[in-house]
Order: sequence, then C-alpha cells, then structure tokens
Amino acid sequence: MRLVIARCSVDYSGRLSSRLPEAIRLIMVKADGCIAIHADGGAYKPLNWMNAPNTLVEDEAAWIVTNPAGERLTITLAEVLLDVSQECGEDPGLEKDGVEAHLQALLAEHPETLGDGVRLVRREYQTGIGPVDLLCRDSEGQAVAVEIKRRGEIDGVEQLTRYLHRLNRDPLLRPVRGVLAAQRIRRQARVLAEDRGISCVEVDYDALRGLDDGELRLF
Amino acid sequence: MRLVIARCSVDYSGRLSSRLPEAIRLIMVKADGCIAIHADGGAYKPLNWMNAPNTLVEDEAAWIVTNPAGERLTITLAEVLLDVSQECGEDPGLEKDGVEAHLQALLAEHPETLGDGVRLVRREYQTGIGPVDLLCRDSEGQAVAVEIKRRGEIDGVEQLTRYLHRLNRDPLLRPVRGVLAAQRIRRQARVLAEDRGISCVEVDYDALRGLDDGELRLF
DNA sequence: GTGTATATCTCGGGG
DNA sequence: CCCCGAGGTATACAC
Repeated sequence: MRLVIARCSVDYSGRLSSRLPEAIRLIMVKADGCIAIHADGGAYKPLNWMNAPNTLVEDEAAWIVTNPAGERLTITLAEVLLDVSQECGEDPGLEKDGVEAHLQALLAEHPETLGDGVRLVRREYQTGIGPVDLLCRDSEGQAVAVEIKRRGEIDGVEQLTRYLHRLNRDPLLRPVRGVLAAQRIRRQARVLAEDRGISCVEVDYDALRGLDDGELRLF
Repeated sequence: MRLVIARCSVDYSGRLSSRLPEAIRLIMVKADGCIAIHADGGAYKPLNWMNAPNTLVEDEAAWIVTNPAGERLTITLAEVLLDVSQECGEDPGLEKDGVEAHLQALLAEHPETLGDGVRLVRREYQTGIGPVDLLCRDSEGQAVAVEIKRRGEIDGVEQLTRYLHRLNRDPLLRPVRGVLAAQRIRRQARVLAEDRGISCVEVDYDALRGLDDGELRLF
C-alpha cells in the first residue's frame, strides 16, 4: 500500500464527468493497482477512485490512471506532503455473522416461525426471474413463497409480487400466497404488502438463533 | 487525517457482527472522527468502518470506537508500523456532470424528445408515494408520467408502474400513460415495460446537450 | 457475458 | 426522525 498526501486537483471522465478543485487530500494506491482519493472527512467513500485493473502513468506534475473501459482519472499534483509505502501481505478477509443468508438459514430450520404448521419445501426455489428465498407449504397444504430481508422495504414487496405472479402460473403450485419476513418491516412496505395480500412477519434474529442447536449451516 | 498502518485484528458489533483476523492493514481516521480499516487490495470499500459521530478510546493495545446507535468497533493492535497525521483543511467538494438530474433538466427543457407535441406540466410531481420525474401532456392532451434513469432497468419500470397506478386514481389526470426514458434500456426492462403498456425512449445525452443553448439549470 | 439480488450499502433530499 | 430515490453504486452468484 502506498499513501500520498498532496495538494492536488482531480478530473474523472468515464461513466460521468467530475472535477475536484485543488485541495489537500489522501491518495491511496493498493497492491492491486486500484486508486482512491479521500478528503479528510465525510465518509468512507472516496471522492474519486479507479478500481483494478488499471494503468497508472506517473510523472512529476500529474498521475494519469486509465482502465480498459476507457475511464480516465487525472490527478494534478501541486505539492506532495507525504509519500510512504508499506508491504501488507495477504488479508485473511472479513468473517460476518447476521446477514440475510443467516436469517434465511435460521428460517429454513424453523419455518414454523412463519406460521403454525408451515413446512419447508425448498430454499432458493428458481422462478425463472430470480430465486424465491423459501418455498413452503402451510398446514392447509397451500404453497407459500417467502421473501426474506434484513429490512423489509418496498423493493422487497415488489420482488415478492413478481415471484408470486410467476409462481401462480404453475398449476402444481397455485394458489401461492406470499410472506415477507424481516427483522424490521417499514410501515410503507407493510401497507403495500397488505394491499397486495402479502403477509408480513417480523423475525427476532436473536430469539431464532437461540432456538437453533448452535450448529448453523449456511447452505 | 491520521494514517496508521498496523498489524491488528478487528471486531465489529452492530448492524451485524464481524471479525477480522490479525493482519497488516491501514487504519484511517478522518477529521470528523470517522474510522475506516483498509486491506491492501480489493476495492475502495474498507473492511470495517464507523461513520461519524463516534467516540474513540485509545490505549496502547486496543482502540475502542463506539457510536450513539450502540455499534462498537474494537481494533486490537499487535504492532504499529506507521502513525502519521496531516492537516488537510476543508475540501471544496466534487463537481459532477452527467448524472440523472442533468438528464432530467435537459428533458424538461426539451420534452418533445419524448414524443411529438409533448409538453411539460411539472418536474418532480408529487404522488404521495414518491415524485414522478416529469409530468407532461401529449399532443392529444393526455397526461404522461415520465420516469428518467441513466440506465433503464426493471426497478425503474416497477417504480413507474407504482406511480401510474397512483396517478390513475386522480380524475383530473387519468388516463395517464407512462414513458421510461434512459440513456440505455436493458432488454428485460423493455419487455416488462411494454408488457405494461409503458413506452421506452432511449435518449442521447450528448445530442440533447447539444440542443441546449449551453445554459443548463439543474432546477 | 447478462440478469438478479444484497449491502453495516452510502448519500442526499423532503416532509 | 422516517421515507424515498440515486449511485461512476460495488459485489456476489446463477444462468
């Protein structure tokens, strides 16, 4: 990793055009060749960046970064205040717990959370326009399509609506009803869902994990 | 801005839980107190981060970062290889050209691009479930709701469908027809749109800008 | 490669 | 605060 702090201006031309007037910023160059330009505040997102793979041509006054897609980043250097490099080696990577996949795994183990007598038919049931998270049958034998989100929002309702429309063409399944399951469901999403006859279930992730025997398989 | 390169492990607990095994990484602390931990490759996105505002408690062996939402980041330091600080001052910010807002401004100036005789009624017409980008009337006097995207995809069709459903409840407007305008429209979006009676218009941004007198107002 | 969905999305704007 | 929408979204994964 190479870290340069410099007074610089930056021009980007590619998916859009942008310009950064001269100021002091951090230029971060990673081992894979990607470049990010950070202001001293705001957020983790850089002001400008170029992902790998790209080509860096560096002279005294300017750096020109280009990539195969024809995007171009030009960094014009007025004054370099810091220029250090450090070998970092491989990163073992981030281990996550608590993402949607875990919620799906837990609900697949405990489908009764979605309603008495609900049992799992398949996870990631393919519809042709994307996979339904869970396909279940309820105590009456009716098919239930379950869309799982960390947060239930309008997009999730739209997604489930598309699946239901599709699944209800299948004579072996129909009539299929829909369930939106999420740790929290926004009011507007709830309104839209109920308007379309889709049930909403808020799931307590920690309680569900407590039900589990401790062995959590992702797939 | 403070830059620390250290052999460290990191634990995050908040919206999810995550753990980073020990390795050499960059810890970036910005003037507003936000913290990001970068590996030497991958992308511009850090492995872990905490946005401002937050509280940093630093001792020799570990940094503990907490925020008002109850999220917590713990950085355990094994070896510090670099620790530099640099005052950067205010950043004048990024100036963009070519985003959706520009396309909307251009189409508002030249609604005839969307069809002969089409004239603008309002930009950002409020529907109660979000604003329609442009509300127009065509040569026959029929209301036209226009959704503008840089890239036309299924989400845009869903969005416009929701608006149309809503607008068609208004006796002063109905029947309202829909137009999806974008620089490029994906095939699947086009199929879905046509299935719902929504027209698709691909817009040449540069040509449209050429039509303009050079004065481009965003709003 | 396209298509689809997720994300600690981030970020900004409006009510 | 919530809600909504845009993003050079990035990223992963299936077909």
